[in-house]
Amino acid sequence: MKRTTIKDIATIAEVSISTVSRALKDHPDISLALREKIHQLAIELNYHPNMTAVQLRKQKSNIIGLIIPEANMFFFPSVIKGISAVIQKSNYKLLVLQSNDDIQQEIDNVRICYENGVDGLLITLSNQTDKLDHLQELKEAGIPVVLLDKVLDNNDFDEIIINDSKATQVCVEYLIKTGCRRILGLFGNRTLMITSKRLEGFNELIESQKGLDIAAECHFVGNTFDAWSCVEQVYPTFKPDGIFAMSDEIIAGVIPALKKMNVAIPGECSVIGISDGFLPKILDPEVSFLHHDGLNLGKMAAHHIIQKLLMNDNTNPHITLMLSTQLVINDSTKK
Amino acid sequence: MKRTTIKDIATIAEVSISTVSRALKDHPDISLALREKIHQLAIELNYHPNMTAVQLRKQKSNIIGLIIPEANMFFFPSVIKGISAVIQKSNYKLLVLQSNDDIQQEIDNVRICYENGVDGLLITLSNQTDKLDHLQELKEAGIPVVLLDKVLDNNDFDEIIINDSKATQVCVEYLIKTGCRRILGLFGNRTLMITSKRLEGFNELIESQKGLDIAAECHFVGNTFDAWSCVEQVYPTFKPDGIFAMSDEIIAGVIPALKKMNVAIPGECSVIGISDGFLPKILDPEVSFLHHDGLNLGKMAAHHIIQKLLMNDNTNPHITLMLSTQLVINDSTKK
DNA sequence: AACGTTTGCACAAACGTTTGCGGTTGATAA
DNA sequence: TTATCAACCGCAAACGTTTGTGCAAACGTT
Repeated sequence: MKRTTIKDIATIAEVSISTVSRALKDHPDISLALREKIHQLAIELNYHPNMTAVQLRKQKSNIIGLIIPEANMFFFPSVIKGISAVIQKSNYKLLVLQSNDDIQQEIDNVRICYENGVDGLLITLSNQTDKLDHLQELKEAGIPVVLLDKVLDNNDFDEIIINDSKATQVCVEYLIKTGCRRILGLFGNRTLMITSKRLEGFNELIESQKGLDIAAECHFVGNTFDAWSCVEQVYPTFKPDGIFAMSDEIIAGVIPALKKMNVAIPGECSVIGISDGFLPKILDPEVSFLHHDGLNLGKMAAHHIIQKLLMNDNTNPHITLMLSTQLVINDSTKK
Repeated sequence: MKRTTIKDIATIAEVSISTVSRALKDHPDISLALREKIHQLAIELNYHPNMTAVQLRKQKSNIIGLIIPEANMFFFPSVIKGISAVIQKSNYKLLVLQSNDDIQQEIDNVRICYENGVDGLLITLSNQTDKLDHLQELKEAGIPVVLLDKVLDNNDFDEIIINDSKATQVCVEYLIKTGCRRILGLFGNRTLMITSKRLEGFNELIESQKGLDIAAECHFVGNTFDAWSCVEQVYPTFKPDGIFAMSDEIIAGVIPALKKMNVAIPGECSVIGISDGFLPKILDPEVSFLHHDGLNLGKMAAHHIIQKLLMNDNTNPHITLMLSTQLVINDSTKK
């Protein structure tokens, strides 16, 4: 069963193809009567435009590419939700690709986006990414690229991030303010800019409080269960009285680990982290966190790139949008 | 900066367009020397095929559509991951759309898929969907559609599901076997087939055990926090000694609610659910669950539809693939 | 030497749209 | 009556590919 084309309508209505095309988009050149007749016909024949042909002709796809490391439980679902919410109100579509934190897959995905003619690209870099050469091609082709959350220092692409260093400092500062003196910092993959920024913030803050004689230790873990076993290993020897976890994924490992060891939270050890906000609520005790709002990030990203597409401004120097964050204090820290 | 086309290569190499096209795919009609020269040229000019044009010409897109209710934290990330894993090894791409459990958005999304010429569609129906008319169009156009997890009774489309009724019975049976006699069942949106099947299983099992004088009560909740407040409301009056939660989303509400009320798990009340497997691990106590493996579901779905696309078999009567499940007993239930 | 076969490439149509331009009406103004 | 001008519609090119067919030259066979 072939789908009906504009040509089919044309033959039936006994007008030309171009007339049908114009009629369907209510071009004033076509008489009202004919316009209505053709609209009617289109409905009867169940006509739907072939977007592939439209894309080819118009040289734009109305597709926005989204490349993320992994659609894991944390953060990215919120981000996708935010992007989708905005995009669905426009006439853009979202092409979602996963790099699985693999640089080659990321490069492949960028190529796929390019070949399929995306009008714009949103990308959260993989762990392994340390340069942006693969994005230059898009830039040269006039396709706007916006970096999300996990970025690299650069002067070419807009980015939407939080102040990672500051966010970390706010958390650790709170730990110290509530009496913690032996602080364990748990971070993700250390090659990531997001990790190094947060680590930087961590170290700076510890440094700035040297007067208080604070002991600090940092570890880098790959996922929830890495974090879990790291805590099991480190806790008995280092005996921290405060733990900072830089992400939901890590928080999800820290709490169970401490509880398995019967460590009282926050009695013996406080826990604080950077989080999207859902996980802390369902853990026991409820975890204090700095709210890094994925939903909002997604919305901003979508708005920003749609804006750029409308403006067609790919010439400006790059912009960094810094999301605001908020500290939420719950029961996993002292008051 | 315009992207280089096959035509550009042709002019430079001083051959025809068709020759370039054939050379690039190593057609034997073209001499080896010329093939190599053109390949070389393609690399130098940084040529990438315009898939839009390819799609139009070949009348296929190599795009598989995926429509899900919501990319929330639970289950769907696993499903997407599974699908992606398989699809990335093929030369298909995934167009992900969200219906947000809204029938109109679902219909729109199906239309978007159709207009963009997806070769196949994977869809998990929304809460509100009660007929499949919007999918018929695809079927008539020869586009294979596979229903995932949340389905409707039908004879037209392949489906990949678990035995929902049986899964529920296994859970509830375990509760009863370990001594529970007052059982609270928590379910999702009741209009959903997946809910009614699980509810059906629940009721049948309770019925079959009438000799044991079991009290049962069912409630329907929309999300995690609904489940939470439902438990807070129902527990004091009904005083269940066993709770069955039909999804991760609900489990995530049940455990915190019970703990806030200082109910001992499983001492005073056992908890069991149907889960993707991650959440139970990070909760305290670790929750017993029937493993409904989203990753595997995704992989199977992708394999199945790719298979269908290769076979081009859209004529067969529909197939139901039933995933196997496994009961995992942890600390939230008695032994 | 005459024929058939292979090799290696070009031509042109087609996929379904959009859109600049040109052409045909009929009405209005000069 | 003729020039002017809307109003309304058709022609054809273009977007970047793929692919059936045609055709010349080179080769092999008697």
